Amino acid sequence: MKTKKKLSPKQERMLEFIRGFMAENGLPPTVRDIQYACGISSTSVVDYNLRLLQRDGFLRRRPDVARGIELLDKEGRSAGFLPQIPVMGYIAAGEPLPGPSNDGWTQEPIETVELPRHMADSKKNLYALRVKGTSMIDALIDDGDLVLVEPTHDVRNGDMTVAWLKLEQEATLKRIYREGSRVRLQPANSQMEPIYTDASNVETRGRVVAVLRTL
Amino acid sequence: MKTKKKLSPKQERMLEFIRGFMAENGLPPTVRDIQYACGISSTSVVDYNLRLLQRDGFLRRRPDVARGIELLDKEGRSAGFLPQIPVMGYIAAGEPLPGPSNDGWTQEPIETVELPRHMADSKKNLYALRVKGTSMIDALIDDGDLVLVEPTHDVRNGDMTVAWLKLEQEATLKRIYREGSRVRLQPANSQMEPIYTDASNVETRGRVVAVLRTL
DNA sequence: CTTGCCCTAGAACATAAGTTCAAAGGTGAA
DNA sequence: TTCACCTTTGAACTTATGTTCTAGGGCAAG
Repeated sequence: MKTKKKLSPKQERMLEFIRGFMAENGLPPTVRDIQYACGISSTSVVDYNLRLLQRDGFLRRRPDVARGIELLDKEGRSAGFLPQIPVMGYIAAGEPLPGPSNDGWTQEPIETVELPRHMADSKKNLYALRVKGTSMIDALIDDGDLVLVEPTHDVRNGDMTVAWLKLEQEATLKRIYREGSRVRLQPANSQMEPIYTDASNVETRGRVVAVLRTL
Repeated sequence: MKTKKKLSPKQERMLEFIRGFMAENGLPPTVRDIQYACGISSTSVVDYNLRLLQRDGFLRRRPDVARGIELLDKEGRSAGFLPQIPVMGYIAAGEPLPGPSNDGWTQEPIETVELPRHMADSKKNLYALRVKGTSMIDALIDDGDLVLVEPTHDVRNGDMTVAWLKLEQEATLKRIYREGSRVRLQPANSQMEPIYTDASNVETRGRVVAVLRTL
């Protein structure tokens, strides 16, 4: 997407500075920070141009709030801090691993990651699991990959799901297919056999919405 | 990693609030924001506990700066804003695509993404490309995935690289193998043939360091 | 009990930082 | 020129916000 509106050189410079300042300092600049950095003679000029930038949708200002500048991206969403996604543990993609408590991964996260905004969506309460094993290799998920999970019980046939086997007290990462009163948990690895079990024995803990891999 | 030091319930709550506030509002809270949110009776109590939290390495404070709180992660690094990584265009993982200018992807990014900090490393000047085609399918990279590229000429045999074919004026994503004066560009797809070309015709534009996929 | 230490109170203070105003300068259209 | 309209100035004003101070409460060790 191109620039949504032509800006004066001064406004370009201000935006550029604000972005840099936030990346460097972790908080928005003050009006006077902008003034000095951009060589502007008066705070009122900064205020004036901030007003214009706000009018044109590049940022939002909170009245009477120190450093109350919020940058907006092209879609008008806030470009501020990212949610920290907890990595709640390991998920067996090979043999099922004993899952922690009966209530999912309610304990301490083993680490946390920040996510690209287009993956995050703070409303969804995502969490992450690190994959052990290669049962999902044909779905392009490798051992060590991080899978992002949206906790929901509303999964459809074929969705990649975190499945909790009640009897076995184990969790596993598989594609799910409901077949009558039975459930088929299908690994994406041609060398592995699906797991069949009674529908009442399976609790879907979530659906995989993204994959991250560091080489 | 466990908690690096035991905190009072009040301090736990303060940290929790600060994190939430920053994620929600895009800037750090004021002392009084913390006071009201955590039901603390006096700003001086907040100040006192902030001092302790700083002493114990959970945050840093900038003196005399409004909202000058900076959260630190377990490694003591700033947990502030993330670098915006530009997505410079598409990379052919099937047939080579005509690459843009002769100087790599120097034009406008088609979009930008924010990255998990452990992937980012602001020093490395990373950029991203969106994958077209399925030539790297066996390397678990699918059509539509986002590959993170570290711009470097220092690539080793077998590295997944962004290769620029000078004669053809095309760029492609392949594993690279130098074989004498010749170079083999190997797709990770058993149904595709490698590309052989003279070493002088290949310029390595970078090395893939991470993969992101949204389902 | 007394002492020391950690924590809490409440207020006051100092200043960082957003906002406003009246006047003037620039510029292009009519 | 004259008239709009946008932009700049410099200063003053208001208040949001960090900081400091003094006093006191709670509690465990001695």
